[in-house]
Amino acid sequence: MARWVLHVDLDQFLAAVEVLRRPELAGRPVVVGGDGDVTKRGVVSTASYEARAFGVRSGMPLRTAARRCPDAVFLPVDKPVYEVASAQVMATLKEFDAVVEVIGWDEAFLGAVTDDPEDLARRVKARVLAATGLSCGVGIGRNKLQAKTATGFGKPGGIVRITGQTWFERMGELPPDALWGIGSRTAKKLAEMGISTVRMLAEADDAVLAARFGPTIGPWIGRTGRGLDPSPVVGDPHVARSRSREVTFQENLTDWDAVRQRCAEVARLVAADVADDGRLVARVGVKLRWAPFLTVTSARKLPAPALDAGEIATAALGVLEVLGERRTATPWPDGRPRERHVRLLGVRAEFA
DNA sequence: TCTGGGGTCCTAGGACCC
DNA sequence: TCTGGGGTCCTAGGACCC
Repeated sequence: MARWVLHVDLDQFLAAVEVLRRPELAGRPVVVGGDGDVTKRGVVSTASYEARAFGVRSGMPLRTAARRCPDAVFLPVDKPVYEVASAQVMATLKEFDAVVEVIGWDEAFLGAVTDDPEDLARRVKARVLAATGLSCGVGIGRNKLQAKTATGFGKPGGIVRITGQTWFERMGELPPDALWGIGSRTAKKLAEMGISTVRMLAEADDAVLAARFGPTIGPWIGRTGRGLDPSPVVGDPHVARSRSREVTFQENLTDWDAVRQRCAEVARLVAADVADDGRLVARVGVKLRWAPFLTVTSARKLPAPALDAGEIATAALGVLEVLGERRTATPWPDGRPRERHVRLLGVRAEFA
């Protein structure tokens, strides 16, 4: 018997849940995002495979998606419904003799001891489908990185195994940002160092990576290139570090008093979330996005951990003023000074 | 008519202390 | 007038993920 990691990933999760409750949508391009109004600011959360065929992708502005696929059905994000569906899936996974680590609405790792991980994967797929009507893919590996990577090669709905033996034949010639945890910024820096493939990254000197990316991230990037991942599958319930709310305004706010007022409102929403959690807040942060798209953040430790909504709102307003005072000092790309307008406002509470 | 919302973790640098 | 080394706490922001 050997230790294996399975990565379970639901196919087009949000779109699939919408099709489940509206079967007449099956086979049609479905796009879930924002409040479903393509004339408003918002992005695609999930596109069905039919919509993806038109070039619609997650993260794409809804307007762009509507241009690419005008006949798609555009639906608003209905969070409570997806949370229920997700909980059903995760409860189903926990029926298996495995450690289950939930990493999102539509993804989980299973740590299991078995001689036939493919058989386990087939049973997981079948039981999830029977219990929820949802289809999933399963990646198999000796660690979480290999399993997560494998899932990507089987989409949609496949079962793929990657181990140390097959890591380089699948990943070796791909660019580093094909790796989980390495994005475009890091890939660009790696390219500047002459590292343009996963294999080259795997062969890079840890000391060189540490000098460029820091003592923790540097060696971690190297390990990732080699397909190594010592992190265990953790079944404990996740304990949130923070709670936040943010809002993008349909029209930028031009009046600072209006910004203050919205900040107080958002802070009270966060305070209500935090009150549900029943945990004390140690720090309060504010995020501002100046138009056109420049994001700044600031945070402040509370004098003492608190739960009171008024205290959280007062702290948020204090932090907001710090950002506001910097507003005229924030240069524009063209160097011409003028008033900054506010596109987004967010408030975050960090737990003690 | 560009570019959501909710998270996590790490780094760098300054303040401050011994 | 010059100026060590280590440690901790704090803030701003970078990067990435779903």
